[in-house]
Amino acid sequence: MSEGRAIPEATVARLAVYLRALNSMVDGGLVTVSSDALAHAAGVNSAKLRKDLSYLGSFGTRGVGYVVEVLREQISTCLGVTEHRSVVLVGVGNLGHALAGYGGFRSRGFRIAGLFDRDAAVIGEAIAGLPVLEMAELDTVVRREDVSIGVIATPAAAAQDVCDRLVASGVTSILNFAPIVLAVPGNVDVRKVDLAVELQILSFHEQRKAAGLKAVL
Amino acid sequence: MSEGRAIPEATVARLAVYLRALNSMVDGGLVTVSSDALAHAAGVNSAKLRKDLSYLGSFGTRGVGYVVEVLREQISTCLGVTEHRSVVLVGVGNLGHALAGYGGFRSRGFRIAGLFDRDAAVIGEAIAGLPVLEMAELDTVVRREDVSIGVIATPAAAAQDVCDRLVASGVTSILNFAPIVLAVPGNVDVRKVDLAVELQILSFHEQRKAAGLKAVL
DNA sequence: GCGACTTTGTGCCAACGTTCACAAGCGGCT
DNA sequence: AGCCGCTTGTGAACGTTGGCACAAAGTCGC
Repeated sequence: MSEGRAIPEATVARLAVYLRALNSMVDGGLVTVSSDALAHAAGVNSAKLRKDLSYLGSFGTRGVGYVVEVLREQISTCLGVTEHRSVVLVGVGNLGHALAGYGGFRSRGFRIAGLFDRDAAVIGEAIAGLPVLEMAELDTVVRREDVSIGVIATPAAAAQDVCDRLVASGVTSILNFAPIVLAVPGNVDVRKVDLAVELQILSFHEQRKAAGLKAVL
Repeated sequence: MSEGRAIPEATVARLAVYLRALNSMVDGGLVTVSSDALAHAAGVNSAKLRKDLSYLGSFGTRGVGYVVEVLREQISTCLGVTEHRSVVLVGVGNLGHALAGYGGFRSRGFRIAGLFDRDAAVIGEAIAGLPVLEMAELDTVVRREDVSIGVIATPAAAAQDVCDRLVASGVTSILNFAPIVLAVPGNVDVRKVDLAVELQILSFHEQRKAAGLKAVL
């Protein structure tokens, strides 16, 4: 039951949510927590939570629950965010600007090692205390700061090119906000966030609700 | 095989991606497309794509493929984005500002019916041509413009309160960017986007890659 | 009109994820 | 010490999702 067991993808996504809840419990001074309480805070079923945690090992005490601090440590280790991990952000338009200023990254284990943009007009400008660098420096920064994660917040047209540069510099994980499907080598992980897609999914459910109303008549 | 068949959640998420690809094909002047080509553009398996489309009906022509325009129309109808759907956005801080200025919403079937914030300092300010309104006007706008979707881009502390107000005004779908789990009635859909969670998932995979390297030694 | 070729639509099965239900284990109370 | 109540950890059933492989159905060339 040690780290040898493979952890399902769905579980990993939830571990991050548990960690968030645990952090606010530490702030609140809570010492122990039951699976039921934590599950409620994370918005999941308690059985699912226990099964998720069981992939990491057995840290709970039957009859009592989990020690918040211990659990937080375990999940942080599993996710690899015990020390700050460095990321680079490419594209400081509307969205990139917001991301650069988002405090949640630092507080949850990430450090922005560099901001980059292609547009000469914004290079040198400081955002949240960080200067925007030109693309030519990307490679240097990635290697010097040992960056493994890149965030793409450019328009769709530039995204694949930026992606290729990131990969060439040694980045092996990419978070993509541009609305296109990126082509990457097999060893590189990509996660995408498409805001319009999220809205369209909600729209679909609205559509269903409306149809359901008619069916009831 | 008509609209009576229930469409899996996973399929709905991909339909939005197909729609995006189809839109750029229309722009490119493409008339027909095979499942293989569209699947490639959307980054999925062609069998999966065909199965997804089969939930909507049989619009393809064997030996030829799909008529781009027809398919686009069908998916749009299914997702309920044939006409522009109205949304309200609450919270015009860093992220809300970026979202308000994001052109992808309008181009993919959404119209921002109103921007709202609690902070008196930003009320009245115009963002992307829209004025920021005070929270007291939320209810009026939602009802007048028949808004069914709300976007929450406030800090975590304010999110639940904003959510309650949205629900009270009649919003039945919420896209939540605040890092907390929202409590809502059963008839309300919530989708959450947590940027730090996305990074933590990538971090986990980086962790695994690093561990894998050691194991190879 | 007919045959060869192409591509769709789908039945089937394997893999994955979720939920239930309960035995095992621990703390506290008497 | 022994019992009781509480909570974990997990085996087993169930539902969902993914992917192969192939029959059905159409086009194109002759």
